Amino acid sequence: MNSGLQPSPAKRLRAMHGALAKAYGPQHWWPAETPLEVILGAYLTQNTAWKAVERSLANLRDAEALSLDGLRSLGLADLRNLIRPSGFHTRKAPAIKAFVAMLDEEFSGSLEMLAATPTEPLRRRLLALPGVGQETADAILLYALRHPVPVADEYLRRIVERHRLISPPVDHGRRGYQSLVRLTREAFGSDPPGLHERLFNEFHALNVAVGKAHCGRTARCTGCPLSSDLEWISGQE
DNA sequence: CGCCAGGCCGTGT
DNA sequence: ACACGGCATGGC
Repeated sequence: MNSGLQPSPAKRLRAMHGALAKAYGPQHWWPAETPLEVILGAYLTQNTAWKAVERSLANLRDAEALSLDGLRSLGLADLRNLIRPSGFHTRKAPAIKAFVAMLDEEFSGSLEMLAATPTEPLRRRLLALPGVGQETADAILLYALRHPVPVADEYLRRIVERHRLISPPVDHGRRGYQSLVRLTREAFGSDPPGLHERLFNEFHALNVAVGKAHCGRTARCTGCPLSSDLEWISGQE
């Protein structure tokens, strides 16, 4: 067993989550929103500040388009204009339309039926949609459809890399993403399975919180709640 | 003004 | 199976 004085990467990650939970408290991500709003948020927030997403969602609400029926009766050009504040509208608008079409054609227009699909086939179906990559698929699975799956993102990639939980570099590709997911699963492996959905929810939300504050593209680690973990690192490059 | 944001996709290697 | 650039807009 890792012959050393140092806890496993998974245990370190679990401890880091505890430290973040203590430092930042409950993040209550998407507590009161409907599953559809969560899904729209997942599309709109791709490489986009959440502030801008809120503006788009407000536009949709004002246009009575923040519902499945509202979206169905909305033309593509109108949808594009309403979500313009969050950017990439020429990609995101058709992608959202494609999601609704998939829901109507394969799940009788029912998010409940979609959610009732087993996790693995469901994840593959979401990934096959335009504009849905691994992170968006997992975010929809976890936050909208309530499946207990980890969500990895660029912040977690940087955190794991900079704390040397995985020997760098950690790829931006599919392989790197899955290695982050596996590490996260292992980190929470000793927690009761019934708590995983709630834990993965907080985990990703806390990673975003600490990432925004302390783990940007150019490191700004001073004052980071995770800085004590850095004592495990020998060669900081 | 420049950098970056809760990524994804097509192309080239 | 990556790395890279494009995609759009707005906050700071």
